[in-house]
Amino acid sequence: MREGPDIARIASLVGDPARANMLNALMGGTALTASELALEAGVSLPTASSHLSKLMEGGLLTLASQGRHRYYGLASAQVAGMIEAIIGVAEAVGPKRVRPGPRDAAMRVARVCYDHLAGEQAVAMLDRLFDRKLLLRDDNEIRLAPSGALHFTALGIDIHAKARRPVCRACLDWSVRRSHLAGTLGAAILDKIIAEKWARREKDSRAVVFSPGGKREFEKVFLA
Amino acid sequence: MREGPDIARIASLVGDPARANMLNALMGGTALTASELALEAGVSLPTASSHLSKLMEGGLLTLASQGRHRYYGLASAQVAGMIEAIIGVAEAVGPKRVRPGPRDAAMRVARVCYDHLAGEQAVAMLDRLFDRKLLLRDDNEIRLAPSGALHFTALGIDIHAKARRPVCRACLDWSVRRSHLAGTLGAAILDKIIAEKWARREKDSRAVVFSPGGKREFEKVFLA
DNA sequence: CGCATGGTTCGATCCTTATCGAAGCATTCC
DNA sequence: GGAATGCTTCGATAAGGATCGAACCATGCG
Repeated sequence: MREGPDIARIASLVGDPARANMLNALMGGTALTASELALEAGVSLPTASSHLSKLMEGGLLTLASQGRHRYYGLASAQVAGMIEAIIGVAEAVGPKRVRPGPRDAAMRVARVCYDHLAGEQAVAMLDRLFDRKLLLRDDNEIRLAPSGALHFTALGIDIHAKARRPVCRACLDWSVRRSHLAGTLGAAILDKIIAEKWARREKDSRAVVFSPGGKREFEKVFLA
Repeated sequence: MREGPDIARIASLVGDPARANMLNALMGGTALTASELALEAGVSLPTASSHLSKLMEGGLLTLASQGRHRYYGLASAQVAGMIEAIIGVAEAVGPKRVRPGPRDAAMRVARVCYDHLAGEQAVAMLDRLFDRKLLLRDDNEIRLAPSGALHFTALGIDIHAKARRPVCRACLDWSVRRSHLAGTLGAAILDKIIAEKWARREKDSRAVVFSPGGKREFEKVFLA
């Protein structure tokens, strides 16, 4: 009998297979409708609806109504980070597959985490941004350096925060076990990578695969 | 119906109130016996035993048998990190207490996370260690710089890894949302803080409170 | 206005799992 | 060896919650 935040409540929300599949699907970053999520989870529509209302009540999802469509998405990058952490443990503990399939390898290199890039490339990128002093680790957060602001606007990335969401935020990477860049800037960079066609998203997966030329471009801009 | 790591399995292990309380208690870093954990969780001994075997089977705990005592502890810093992440979401989502109690404030400043220090002090410390180039963010991990090895041995901290456990590792802080230092070095630093009596552990809590003099000493050594 | 589509609510069923008392092992102490 | 302690297993009970079909709301289209 303890006080404190109700961690069992949150964990049990993720602890149901149907809900876990839904959350996993939403880690791709795109909001999905109830029927899509039902399909993803392998349950009937009423069942999915019930799960979704529980996830909403638990504060893990946000809902955007557009006409007769209702799009569900992860509530925050923090929730995404938690799910990444759980995935990490499940990976470590689970049946160590003898040979990680090609898709897994691709996921380790680069993948989508909610709305930003994760994986080795993303971690390396954050390191370089620190090295180049475009970002600064401030006391409580990652901050954009003045030179960084110039740099990113020159790249056509709008770094003016619109909502209350922070521009930069650290997000722990489950494969590398170090932080990569989240926040609006992280999201904007992923947008650019896709828009420039440096990489494309693997269908029905979170993996992001760079084209040979795209990889060179990306590395020139962000890993130089 | 998806492939991949069984995240629901892991989350559902944490999702039971009794088990969550046990894990929470183990976040203090000290291994506990089944009866202590039963008390902590508010369940009978048989019930606790059943939960513990499930947590063991799930790979979340380790067991050390000593005579007729059996000590349960968290399996890894990764598991501790996952629990921190869940706590973070539960905090954010939960009933925002109008006024965070004094103990909560103390927890935010400094607390034990598994076997190392967490909280604002810990995050600030890691930042300074990077700034002073005692630690280096390598591609895939935090590494000890040559100067750092000298520095820590001079402080009487043994940084020679004994087990397979890494010397340095990042662990995401739920209150600050940035990484602090885990691994054997993180554990050794916490040991030193306690051994030097710079701080003491709050009873029945994860909070770590520095004495005025101890705080000065700590800051002189690690935040200079 | 009526119909089709996307989604939620209701009610009943079924299964999982948490729980505890009692009994059973194992280890240590006398 | 016997008694005591720490813990686990067994068996029975009970409660929670996941599931689906059917009925019910809401939005958009013709």
